Amino acid sequence: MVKITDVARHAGVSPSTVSYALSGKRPISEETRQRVEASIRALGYRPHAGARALATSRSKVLALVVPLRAGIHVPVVMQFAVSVVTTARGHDHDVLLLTQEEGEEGLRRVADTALVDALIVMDVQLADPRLPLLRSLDRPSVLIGFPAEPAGLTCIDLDFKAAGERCVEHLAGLGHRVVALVGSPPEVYVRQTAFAQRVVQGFTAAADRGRLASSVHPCAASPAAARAVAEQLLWEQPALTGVVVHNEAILEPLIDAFEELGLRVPGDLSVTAICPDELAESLRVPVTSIALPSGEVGARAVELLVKKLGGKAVPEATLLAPRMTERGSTARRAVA
Amino acid sequence: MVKITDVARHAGVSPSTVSYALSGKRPISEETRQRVEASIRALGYRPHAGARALATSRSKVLALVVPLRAGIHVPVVMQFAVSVVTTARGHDHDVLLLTQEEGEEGLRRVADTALVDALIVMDVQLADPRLPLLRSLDRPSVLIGFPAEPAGLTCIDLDFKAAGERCVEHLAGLGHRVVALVGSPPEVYVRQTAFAQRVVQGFTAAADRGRLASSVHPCAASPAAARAVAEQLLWEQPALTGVVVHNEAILEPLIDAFEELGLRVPGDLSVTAICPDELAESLRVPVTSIALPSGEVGARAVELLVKKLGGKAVPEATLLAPRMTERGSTARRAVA
DNA sequence: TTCCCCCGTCGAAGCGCTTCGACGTTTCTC
DNA sequence: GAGAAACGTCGAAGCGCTTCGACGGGGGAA
Repeated sequence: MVKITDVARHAGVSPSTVSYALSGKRPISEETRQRVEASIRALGYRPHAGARALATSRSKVLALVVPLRAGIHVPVVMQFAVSVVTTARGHDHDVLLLTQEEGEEGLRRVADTALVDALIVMDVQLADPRLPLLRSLDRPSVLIGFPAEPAGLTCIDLDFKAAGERCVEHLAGLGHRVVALVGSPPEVYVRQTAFAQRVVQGFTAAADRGRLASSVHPCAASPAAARAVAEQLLWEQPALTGVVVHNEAILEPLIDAFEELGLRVPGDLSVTAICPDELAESLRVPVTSIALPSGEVGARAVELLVKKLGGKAVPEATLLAPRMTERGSTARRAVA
Repeated sequence: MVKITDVARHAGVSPSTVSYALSGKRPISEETRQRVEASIRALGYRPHAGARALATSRSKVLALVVPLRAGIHVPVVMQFAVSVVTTARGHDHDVLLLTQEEGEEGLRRVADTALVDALIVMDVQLADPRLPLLRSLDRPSVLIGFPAEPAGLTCIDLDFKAAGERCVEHLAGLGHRVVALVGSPPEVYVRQTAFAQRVVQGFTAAADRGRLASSVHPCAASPAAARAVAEQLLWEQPALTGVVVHNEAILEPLIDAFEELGLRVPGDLSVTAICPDELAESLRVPVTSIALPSGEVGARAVELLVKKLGGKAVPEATLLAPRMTERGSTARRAVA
């Protein structure tokens, strides 16, 4: 292994000069710098990460904790991870991958051993057991999603409330007067993340504001459940013409069910969703949707973290404004 | 930060004794060890990863390079990554996540800076540009998949040739005499990984051996392409009763197409696939399939790497035997 | 009893890097 | 033209850990 003293000898300077030439933390004459750089290239020198981490107490590594729990939409997680890695590299950092499974002990371990400088935690629960730990850690962190008590933590996510509102407003703008929200599986509403509730809040608020008739239906992640909800909706709200779907797994089966029940999309029924763009695009009937911008969230999370590492203040809460893409699944209400 | 000297002072011993008590590399009296461990707990001591890496020239971190290329089945990659992380943790290692995008420079960087001790490279191409680099690196690596010239490298993958054979034998055993392979998109066969070719080899060899009539059809990853292949098959091989599918994206559309063309699965047509179990299970018609055992491959890859790091010799090639799970999509050939 | 060896522990060196203080040399500033 | 300030470089210390050699004490072999 070639080390800094080798470079120094080769270039005829002291090791500290090499270090300064590299970091630019002190002025070095142009000529010396050139010579040092030439030696570095000639010898193929790379600073030893561990030594540097020891001397600077900065590892230039970020931890990323990914969820494993069933019901998580895998492509979203992957896209998120890739964008975190890419953005981190752009800021000269690497990414250590941890699984949820490791739990609090895992977080404490990588933080306390100084393996990582900072942490990104996905899939945050309302009352996440990791919150006190994250608050007490001496390294900064960013949470994806909002817990019930976000004070003292940096959180980022799509503004799900606004997303719910936006969907209703879109439908209202097309003349729809009776709408329904088909949401996440029931258990999500009780135990999990806050985003499901926020969608409901936004949906309901916007419907009330616009004086639309509305209803909310949790729905399990199976085609059968989708079918059941479709039938129930037709029975309970015969005048229904607009549906908002916030449940990746049943988006397609639900549309199929509606069509089998004789409702054309978007002819008889307009459908909008909150889901990844790729999903909305890939369906038989491309769906007008609010994007789940996992890539952007990942990039922004890294940027927040890097700022914190740089000693700058960052907002505690970052809500990404929803962006809607119109596709073929919504239309102006047919006047009967 | 609490360091080893703090523990030493607290326990009334020297730092080296603490180190030996922890590593067990020299005998330490039971009583002293107890005292040291008590101090460690009392102070919450964690060895500094960078310092340890510097002293031992071992970071206890593995690099995992994940593919980004389109056409990769994302859940498979994710499952693989999770199993790598889990297994690595079981061997007291962590995992650094790199994207294909970083290329050779990225590999060189993490290896030469001693950020990682070893590398796992997924999605290996037949003539992968990273091969010479991996051979020259001073750290061990394991490739997922087999390049054209695997000599000097450690590779692991499902035995795709055996998988192709196994599918044919299964169909032959059920009395089928005319079979077809619907494979990966055409471009895969020219530029990409070797596994596609190996399936073809196994399929063809087994068909010839069993004197079955057979044909091979690459197929693009779109429902339309699936439909086209289905029609073509019926036209060209009217006596066709057995199909092997090696293409995740079109498995479902292809079955749909067959049924729309009047062929019941498995009544008129038996279908087997080489794909992840979750996919095979989740279809409307659960498909008899050879599993793509990404979890197992990941775990085995880590174990190979750990062995190499321990100085033990490992086989250059590891081929995982195919495992078939029978589901509802194959049946004995109806005797007309 | 003597010698040797092993056990248990300590002190010091060293891993490769950064950074602080110091010092000679220029370059301004008034 | 003298003092101050800035420049460019060096040497040494230190980051926290492991490990090598050394050493005193106790037990076994002779």
